[in-house]
Amino acid sequence: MTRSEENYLKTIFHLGGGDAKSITTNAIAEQMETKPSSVTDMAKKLSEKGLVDYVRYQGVSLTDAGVKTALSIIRKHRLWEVFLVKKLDFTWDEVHEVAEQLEHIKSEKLIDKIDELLDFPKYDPHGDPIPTKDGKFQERDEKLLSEIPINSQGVCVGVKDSSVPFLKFLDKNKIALGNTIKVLDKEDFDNSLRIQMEGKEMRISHQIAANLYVKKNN
Amino acid sequence: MTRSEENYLKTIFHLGGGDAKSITTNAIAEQMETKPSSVTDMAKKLSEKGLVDYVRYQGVSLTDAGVKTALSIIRKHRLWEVFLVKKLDFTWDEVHEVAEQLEHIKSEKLIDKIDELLDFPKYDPHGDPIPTKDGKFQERDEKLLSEIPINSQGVCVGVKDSSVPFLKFLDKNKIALGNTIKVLDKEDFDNSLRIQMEGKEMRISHQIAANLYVKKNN
DNA sequence: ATCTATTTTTAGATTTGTCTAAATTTAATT
DNA sequence: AATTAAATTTAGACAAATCTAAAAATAGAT
Repeated sequence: MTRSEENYLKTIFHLGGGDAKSITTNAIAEQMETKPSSVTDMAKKLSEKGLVDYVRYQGVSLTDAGVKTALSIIRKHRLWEVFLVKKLDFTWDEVHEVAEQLEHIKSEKLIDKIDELLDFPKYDPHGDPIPTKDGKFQERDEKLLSEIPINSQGVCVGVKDSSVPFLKFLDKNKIALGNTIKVLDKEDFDNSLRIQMEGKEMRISHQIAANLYVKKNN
Repeated sequence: MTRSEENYLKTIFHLGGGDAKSITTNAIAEQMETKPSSVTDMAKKLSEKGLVDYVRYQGVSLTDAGVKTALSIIRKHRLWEVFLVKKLDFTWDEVHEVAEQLEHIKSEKLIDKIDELLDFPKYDPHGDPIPTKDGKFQERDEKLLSEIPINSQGVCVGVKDSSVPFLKFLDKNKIALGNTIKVLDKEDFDNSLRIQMEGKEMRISHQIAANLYVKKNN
């Protein structure tokens, strides 16, 4: 399994190709910042290997073997992210790039030991669930902050957008996983929210609220 | 800097090419289990980049820039080895293969944090010195166990041969770094040694003694 | 149902790192 | 100094992963 093959499988999974849904070569190319023709080539190769189902002009979806491989890479990625944050004091906007490299290290023992060192975490620093060794995947049932009603509150458990600018914004505004956030008011005009977090009141835009997952507790 | 380029620089360094000594393409090919013609190709490429001096039919040696790069890779390799042993309970015969992969991870912050996490170790699990961040390299001044006189003793600080079979042998016979070993007697016939280690007496072959470094303390 | 715009694939080229086989250079021997 | 053996390089090929440009298929609109 080459690094490139692994990256394709991971991307297809993230685009939803694990649920037998067909993902277009264009969508994959865009996500990976490559050309559709390159995706076609790789689709054939992965199909040969039994990791994807590929029908010309229709797109690709992951086979069971493909899902399994994708999950093992995602598992490694997310465990390394936890390691970087918890053991090496990386901030959550710094971890992705390094984890993209570490996820390709081939050693089952290594990742199992990292898992153990971290005490078998269930979520990565962005709140995304970490698949288990046997590929079980705990889906997130949380809601976006923008979707919970006024006067309800929840604990911040993850982000939808994990781009560096967004994470830096959260850092700067002291919005962190684990914080309790209460929605005080919504502004009809621009859908911005007035919230209370850790005792302080603040106003955040709809764009922010639509990218923050919370677990409701009232 | 590609992974392959890094591996060549590392190999050339280990073969002595850091001391302006010319290393033959054959020697490099043998060490890397590749063909001399492949080495020639890479020699040209690294020469273009100013990392080696290459004279046709004469061999290659590292430039200052080449030494610097080689040392940074060796530094990463050895720090990861320490990490695997100290933090993840790998045995010293298991670490090499994984460290060969980890040494190519590109993140200065990552390796500096690993260094810090390990409290800035000076030696790796085989007793090899770890270059500092600025490329300073503490040469080992220890002697081989086979070369110290009868009735002198020393602390085991490293191995010359770090192959898996040898390391497994040491593990099995409870010969570990830090043990104090005293040479009681030498057998003229086969150069085998009678030694005392951690209270117990045992006999070891010349081949073993010639691959164990000790720091004399009398 | 046909036409057109978009998507997707094919064909051929490129880069990196490798190989084999042939040619060349060096070194060793007489 | 000539010859031979060994080491080294060159030339040409190949596989992986990518690209561009042209061809083919699909989907949407009338």
